[in-house]
Amino acid sequence: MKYWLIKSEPSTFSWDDLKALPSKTTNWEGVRNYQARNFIKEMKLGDLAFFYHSVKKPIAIIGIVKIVKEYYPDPTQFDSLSKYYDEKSTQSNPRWGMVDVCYESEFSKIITLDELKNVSGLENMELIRKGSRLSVQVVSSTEWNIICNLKK
DNA sequence: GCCAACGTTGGC
DNA sequence: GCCAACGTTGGC
Repeated sequence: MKYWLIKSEPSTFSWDDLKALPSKTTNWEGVRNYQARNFIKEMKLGDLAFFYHSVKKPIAIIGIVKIVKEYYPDPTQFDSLSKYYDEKSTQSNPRWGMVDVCYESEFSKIITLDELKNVSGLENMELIRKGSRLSVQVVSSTEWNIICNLKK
């Protein structure tokens, strides 16, 4: 089992948006970066991911989601009206895919990026790295445990 | 709003 | 295959 971190701009899709869904489950559409796509391809049922709010303050990890459906084609790539449309993608050979994620738990207090930068043991975390932009990242089990133990 | 740090595109 | 120009991400 692996651990991940997935970013979302709250203006696009927020933690509250997820919790407001009856199923508390959403498909993680719109990934259009090959490295990020390759990571979601690797995600397995039951894997856990930190849900991270980017851009809008407070920039922070909010909670945890679980992968409840593995990689399958993202229909928005075929929708010419979608901002995620990719004219070079074909039904027989789709470029982009997504997974479904479900609300798992929420931290009693959010964990801000500023805070994470000061935690020993997280110095090499991808999220902390200068210039890091990947919207889907791998989190080591060590990093995962450190972060989960911050707020208890 | 700025800009560093990418990723992508397209001419050659 | 190189790389300049351009576009995007996302923290500050």
